[in-house]
Amino acid sequence: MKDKCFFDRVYEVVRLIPRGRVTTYGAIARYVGAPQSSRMVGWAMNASHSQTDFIPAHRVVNRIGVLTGKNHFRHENLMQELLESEGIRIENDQVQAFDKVFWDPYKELI
DNA sequence: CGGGTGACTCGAC
DNA sequence: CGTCGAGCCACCC
Repeated sequence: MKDKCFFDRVYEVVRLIPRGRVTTYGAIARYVGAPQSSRMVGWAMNASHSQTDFIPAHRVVNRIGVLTGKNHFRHENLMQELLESEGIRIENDQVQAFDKVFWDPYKELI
């Protein structure tokens, strides 16, 4: 939908992330057609709390699997707790077995 | 209304 | 190896 800005598409993709999986800002940015705009994905997450729909922003990490955005949650540990409650192991803000839980929109969505 | 900024990423040096 | 800079676009002041 060209009416929708890149911003709105980010939300759509993030909502599609399956439980127990994570993806990266860059992967989302590339999928919505703005490979250099990974920053905007993070910005979208920052604004996600103002969206009526629930956005699983905790399932979005940076490209190496670090919870860079955890400081933006209401509680610092909330992001980690949510991920762990979905079966993802976190150690020192680093997602363990990141390549196994990584969810690539290009491969999972056709 | 113009400029600064950000939950990132990649390539140079 | 590590550090630095540029690019991207929506939002806030």
